[in-house]
Amino acid sequence: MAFQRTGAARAERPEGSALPLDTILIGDCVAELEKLPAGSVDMVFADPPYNLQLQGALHRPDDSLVDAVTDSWDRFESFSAYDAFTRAWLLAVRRVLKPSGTLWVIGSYHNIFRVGSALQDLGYWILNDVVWRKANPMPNFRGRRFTNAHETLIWAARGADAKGYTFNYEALKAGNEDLQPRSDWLIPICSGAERLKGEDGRKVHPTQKPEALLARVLLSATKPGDVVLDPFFGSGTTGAVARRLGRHFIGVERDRDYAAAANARIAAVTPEAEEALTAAPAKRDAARVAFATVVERGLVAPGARLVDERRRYEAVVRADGTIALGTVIGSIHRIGAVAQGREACNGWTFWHVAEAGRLTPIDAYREIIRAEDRLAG
Amino acid sequence: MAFQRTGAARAERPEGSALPLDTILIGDCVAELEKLPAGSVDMVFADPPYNLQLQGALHRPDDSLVDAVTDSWDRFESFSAYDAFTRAWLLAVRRVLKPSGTLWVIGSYHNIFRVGSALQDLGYWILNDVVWRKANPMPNFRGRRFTNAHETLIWAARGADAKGYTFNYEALKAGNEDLQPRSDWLIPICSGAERLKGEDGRKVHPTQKPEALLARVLLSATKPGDVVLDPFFGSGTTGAVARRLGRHFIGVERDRDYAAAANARIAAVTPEAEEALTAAPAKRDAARVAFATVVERGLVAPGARLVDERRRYEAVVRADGTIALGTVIGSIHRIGAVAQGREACNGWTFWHVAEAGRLTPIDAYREIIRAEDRLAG
DNA sequence: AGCTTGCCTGAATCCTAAT
DNA sequence: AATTAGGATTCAGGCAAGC
Repeated sequence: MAFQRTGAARAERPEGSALPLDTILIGDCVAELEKLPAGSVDMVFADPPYNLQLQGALHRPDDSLVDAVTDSWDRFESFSAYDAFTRAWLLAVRRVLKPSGTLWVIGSYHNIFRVGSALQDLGYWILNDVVWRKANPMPNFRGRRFTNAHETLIWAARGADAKGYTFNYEALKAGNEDLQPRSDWLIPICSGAERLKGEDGRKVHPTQKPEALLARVLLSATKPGDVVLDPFFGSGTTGAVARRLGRHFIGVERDRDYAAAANARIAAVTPEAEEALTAAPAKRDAARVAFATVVERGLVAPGARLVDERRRYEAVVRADGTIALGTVIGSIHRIGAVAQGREACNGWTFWHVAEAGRLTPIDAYREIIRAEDRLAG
Repeated sequence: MAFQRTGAARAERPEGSALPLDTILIGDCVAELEKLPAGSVDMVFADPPYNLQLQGALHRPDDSLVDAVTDSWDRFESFSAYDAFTRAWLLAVRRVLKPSGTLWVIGSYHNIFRVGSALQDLGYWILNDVVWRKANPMPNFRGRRFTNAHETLIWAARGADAKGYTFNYEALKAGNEDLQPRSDWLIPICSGAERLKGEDGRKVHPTQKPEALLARVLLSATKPGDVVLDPFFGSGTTGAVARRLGRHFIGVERDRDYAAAANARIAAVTPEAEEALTAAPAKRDAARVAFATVVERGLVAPGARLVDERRRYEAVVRADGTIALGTVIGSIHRIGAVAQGREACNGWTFWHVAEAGRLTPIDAYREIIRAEDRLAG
């Protein structure tokens, strides 16, 4: 068994275990997993290829080229080839999981429906799907779709009858301002100093995941000393976070360059002090409210008249949250600017609803929306 | 064809159409859809049922370690029935969709992975998956999982080569603080006065969707007067919102009680005023203007000098509407690209006329031509 | 030092009418 | 049907350079 070993994590190695703890196994994940003992792993985190099926090149509006994921490991002949690949690794993972073990998989709409169906077919029991909302996603440059601002994780037990899986509910709740942890997580993408760069200054791996995401997963569904297996180890985020949080890891990676980078990265990690291993508080939402939401929720009706404080200008509210000044249509800010012949305008304070002889700034309705949404932050 | 008709929506019924507009068809959706003409519907919104057999499996006493093969085979049978049902309605829907039509489906982790896989298998092309984040979800009482705080929608075109689908990008952006719309939507669940109650005070339908959700869908992906089909009409949220927003609906529902409640609900809806609904003009829909026309009509004279904003490049206007950069001759776009060494360039915004010390983008002259042509009808 | 400005980049299934 | 060419299109954040 070819492997590279990283410095041992702090927690004790289980007595008599045949597991190659805190090690990256070089090779195909199905073949490597078959060498491991059955029922030996507490949790699996898997970030499989997404099968993006990209066609041509994509340019930003400034004509720069988007550095897309075109690596050979992400190319599959067909959906059925991808499905066969998926079933194979899901089966291998299910064998090495303890009866109480759980699986986490991450994916996008390109592959996650295939993965979810396959794991249901194989007898896994879904506990949750979790949405990773990206605070700073790549925009949609052509304006032809919604900005793809999230990825999906599936959390599943080995079977419908699985009992005793780990879920650190109390710690998560305490770390979330005493609110129950929700299935939607707001976390920034991996960038800046956290992003591994080669000597040439280019990213080591095209799809490195943020450590905050793995930390949330491990703190939610494992205990200190648990063994976490990652069959698509890549740049080793799972290993780095596991070591930091006092969990053991086992990685499997086909690419020796990725594995080498991951080993160096993990060796540089300083494990947290024992008492610090509690759930990190959830990041709060920026309380940005769109005027379309105010209309959508019925606080201001389509067709309503908006006026400025001195009633010099009048605009009509439209169903989609734009407003019209004569024939000119745009956002509350843009139309406020147009009305005054200015470059910019804060539409929230400029526009008012006139009712019962009183002017109500639309900003008041924004506050109501914020109150409604506060719990969801 | 058995149906119940609601008061006609405001928009005109297309001439010679065989479609039962603004009507609820009573019956099985596959059978009813097969009676409709192919390629006739602009959008489909589907809220299919979950697999109840699955939930039966959940409650089955199953404490002992069951033979894994038998267990998964049994589960496969129930998934298989759900998959067959899903393929049937997805196929029927695909037939009635226009080539440029799109499908929206909503579901939770119980069924959405099956639906997503099936629609990919049938040739649909996913445009986005969208997360409906619930501002006020049902709490998780036992504290054994994350609070299930979202549902997933899939937005798909009829095929990978489908063109011309409706996406009201400019309006959505203007209604969203001038930021492009994202794939995660925060909307409260349906409750309070909006929730339909029977005479006994109990809710009419167990999974009534909020009107705000449907409004977001219809405003994103349809135009006024479009035909929206809902094969699982239920309490009729799709119809109520379609009527309010000046879209036509066709509903299919097996349960006569649901259909009756939906009809009453829709009849009580007041359509929005026309002016609040008209499609906001998008730049990409504006009439094309040739630069030759600008020269022809004397707005820019042959021989005039064009420069970029920073006056790094200078080109000469020719009588035929081409421009010359040194010895290179071509369109305003081609020459703008050549000047910067880029693949592409929008010549309308890149090139300017310098006069009286001020730079005027030639786009301004295009606007004048458009205004002239509008007056001429 | 501290602030402003500009540049770069991120799992992307990202155009369409006219010829 | 396939090709050509017009011309429309981006947000947050990290970091370096400039002032």
